[in-house]
Amino acid sequence: MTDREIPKTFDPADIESRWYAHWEESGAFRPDRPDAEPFTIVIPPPNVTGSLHMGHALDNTLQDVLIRYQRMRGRDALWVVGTDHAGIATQMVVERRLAADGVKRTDMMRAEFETKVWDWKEESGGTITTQLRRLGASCDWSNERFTMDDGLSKAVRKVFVDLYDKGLIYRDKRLVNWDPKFKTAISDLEVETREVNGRFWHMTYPLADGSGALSVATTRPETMLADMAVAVHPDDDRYRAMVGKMVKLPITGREIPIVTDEHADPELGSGAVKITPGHDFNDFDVGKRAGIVPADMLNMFDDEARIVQTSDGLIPNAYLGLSREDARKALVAELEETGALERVEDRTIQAPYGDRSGVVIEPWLTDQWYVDAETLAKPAMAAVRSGETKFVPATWEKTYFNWMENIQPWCISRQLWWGHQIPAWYDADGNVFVADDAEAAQRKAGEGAALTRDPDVLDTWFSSGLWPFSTLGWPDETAMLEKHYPTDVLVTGFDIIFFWVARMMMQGIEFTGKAPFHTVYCHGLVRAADGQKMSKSKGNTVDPLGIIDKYGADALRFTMTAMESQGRDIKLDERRIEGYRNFATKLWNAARFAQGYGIGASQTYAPPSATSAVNRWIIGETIRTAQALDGAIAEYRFDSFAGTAYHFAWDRFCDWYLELIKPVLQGEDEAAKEETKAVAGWVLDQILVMLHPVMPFITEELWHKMGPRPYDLIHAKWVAADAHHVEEDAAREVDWLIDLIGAIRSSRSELNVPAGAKLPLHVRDASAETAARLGRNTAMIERLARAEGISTAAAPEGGSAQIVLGEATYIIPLEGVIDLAAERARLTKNAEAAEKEIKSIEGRLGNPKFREKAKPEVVVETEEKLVERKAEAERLRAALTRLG
RNA sequence: GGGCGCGUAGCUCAGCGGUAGAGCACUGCCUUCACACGGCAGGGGUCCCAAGUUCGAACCUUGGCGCGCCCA
Repeated sequence: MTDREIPKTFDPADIESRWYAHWEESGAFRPDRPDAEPFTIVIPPPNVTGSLHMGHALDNTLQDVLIRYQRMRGRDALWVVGTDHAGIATQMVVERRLAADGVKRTDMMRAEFETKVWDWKEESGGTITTQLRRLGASCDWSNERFTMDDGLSKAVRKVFVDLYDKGLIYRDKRLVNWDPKFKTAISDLEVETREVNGRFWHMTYPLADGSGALSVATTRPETMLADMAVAVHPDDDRYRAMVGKMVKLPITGREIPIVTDEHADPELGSGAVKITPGHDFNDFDVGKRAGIVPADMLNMFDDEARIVQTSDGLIPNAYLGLSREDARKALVAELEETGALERVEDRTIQAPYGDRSGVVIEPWLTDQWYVDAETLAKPAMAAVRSGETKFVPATWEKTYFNWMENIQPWCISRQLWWGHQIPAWYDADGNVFVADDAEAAQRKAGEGAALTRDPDVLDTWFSSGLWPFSTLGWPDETAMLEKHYPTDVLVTGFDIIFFWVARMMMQGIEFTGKAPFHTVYCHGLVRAADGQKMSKSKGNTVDPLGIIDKYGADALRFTMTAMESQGRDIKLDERRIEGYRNFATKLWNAARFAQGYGIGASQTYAPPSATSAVNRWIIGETIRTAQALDGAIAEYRFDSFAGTAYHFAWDRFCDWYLELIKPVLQGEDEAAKEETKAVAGWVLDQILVMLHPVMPFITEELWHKMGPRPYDLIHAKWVAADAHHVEEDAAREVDWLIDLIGAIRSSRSELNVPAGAKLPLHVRDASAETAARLGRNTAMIERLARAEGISTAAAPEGGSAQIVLGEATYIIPLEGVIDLAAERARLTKNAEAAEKEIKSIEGRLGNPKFREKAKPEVVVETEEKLVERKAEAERLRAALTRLG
């Protein structure tokens, strides 16, 4: 076997590894095109701890389709790639590894721990980037970035310092979402609210002056240890006399005021509500309205949510050190004993959980760094309103606006060791100096001031929000930045519009003056075949690498592309992947067939000249297909892109064109043969080009198998969609040919004519044009319709199958073989179908309002259709009469 | 409670004003010289329900019913 001969079986694994290595080594992903128009995508950076899952497979396939398409169209296509340092996730992974050796993070110095993380990153941080290569992603690996590398860290420091100087970053004492497992603050977005079965405890709070008592209810009784007030609604008459009096809390004996506040819901419980400003977001606001400043708010938890003494020292020692759960038990028991517990009811409650830790989040009063998101959100919203950035599908704009309009200050400090340490230093008096580095901070603080750096790090999303420009070199004014920013499209899941897209918009506009991309394409989630969300805990995840091993990366990519219909979730059924693997095999075999007849690499970019209808038709179909593909990409209709290419390659090219040219290839007419081989070679090349963005491996392999090439397919020119080559007369002739063959095949099949039987074909009432067409296409009709001789002479007497098509009737004598009843039934069925339609069309045309108001061309079309259908019905009835 | 979205063939989904399509599954025939991971032919749908707009509605409007997601 020569090295160009296509093997009988298609083995994706061999091809994939070979071509990916070749592309990467030859720099094919980033050809030097200094003068070309840029096309730029930044990858949503996967977590450095991660491994490839189906969501990545979808997201990156779509990006690669766009990048490869634009690269073939001659653009200077750049796909910026890299990973995200994933603060909490990475710290967890490394801590777990250390724990296996019996070492705790807190046993070592911070710098030492950071070294361990970097070591881990060197060792296993590349997992996902290796896996992206297996998918075929044509990223620019030569410029691979990491959110913690020097350049990106520099960008982070600059952004922090600048925002601080502009007053858009500030330090504040307020309640945060505290994760007691990881012992860090987290942002609102990292909290998920879950419905859980809880309880509602009703307790009696006596008045301090002994004049009575009131009842309060709570889902978290243990927080009464830090209660600072009881609130009632200002309009609630029941409590009017009590407002301003003091309550003496059970257990602590703390005396707290009864205040009025709109927050108290008269309908809920007794209408009186306990206020714990240090441990509840609503109560924090009520407390502030009641005049309690945050610094005075009582705190009863340590960083692990264990009970600590409040500043007034009133919590009994027995409670100190207890967990939230144990404290609740002990407290409820004590209340019950003293008779202060009235009743307990079951209730579904909404409880906050950390999305990574899975533990209940504690609202906790701490000093943290905040971004003034409200200010940054304004231009970010304006950019979408003005159309500078548009969402596809557009419906996500509503989600974006909805969130942006109600945006809260963004807590960006995290009590972790892994991440960008906040560039802020404090002097002995607690004054803060924000600067790019220690020296600059010292200059600000003045000589001699003893400075300590803030130990906290920044939220990972703070640095990934800079990704579209920090990866291109910002804050330096690099050529890359100049040419490739703003980027073109961001392709991502709708689930991180808030986390990431919104933040890139805010930071991008603030620091570059321009929105980071003109289009945000949001896709859905990849779900299991039954529609369930894939999750490790359910055990229903599908590993993309396993799929690639089994069916090939091209099949997986094709599936992802074909199923992506603008944001709808994808229910992934493995049979679908199998189907597209079959498509790859089909393409492989079509190329083998072509090669077997001496069809090879096309010599021209433009379509070869052609005289036969079939050749001119397939050229036109190719152009039409390319136009449809261009349209699909322009509208981000990935499903339509894949479907169009699939149907062209399989239905048009394999099932019709290759079958129609077999008689020519096997025939004697050398000129016709040469023309056909040239056209077939050209069309096959265009198919490889058109499929390359979706199926890069098999197409590149076949591209080279078909003959010597001046360049790899990855750099081939996209099909020139020049409408000049679409020839209507050839299209009409071949459409007629296909209809005729189809009609003959149908009747043969319905009449149970043995598949192999070759039967003569008689034609009556043929027009001159039909006769000419029959003459030109005899060999094809004979082969594909299993005919033997086509004659305009009258058919012999006796039973026959009759096919009505256009003005002519085609007769296949089946004397002695035909089942007359079956043929009568067939013709009757067809006649009735036509008559039913005639009736419906006549109904419409008979309505004067239709003629009056419908578009004229619709009326004309309808009239033409009526004429056709009537003629068809007449001929079918005539055929029935002849049958007797 | 606020917002978004979805109900079309057995399954998964396109279509979103001119009278219903695809893939898979299903049925029959074919070991036809590229391919059985194939070829040919075929069956299958009150387009969730109701009312309205329109010459005409799966498509637009309103209201139901069912399901999902996001934010409180």
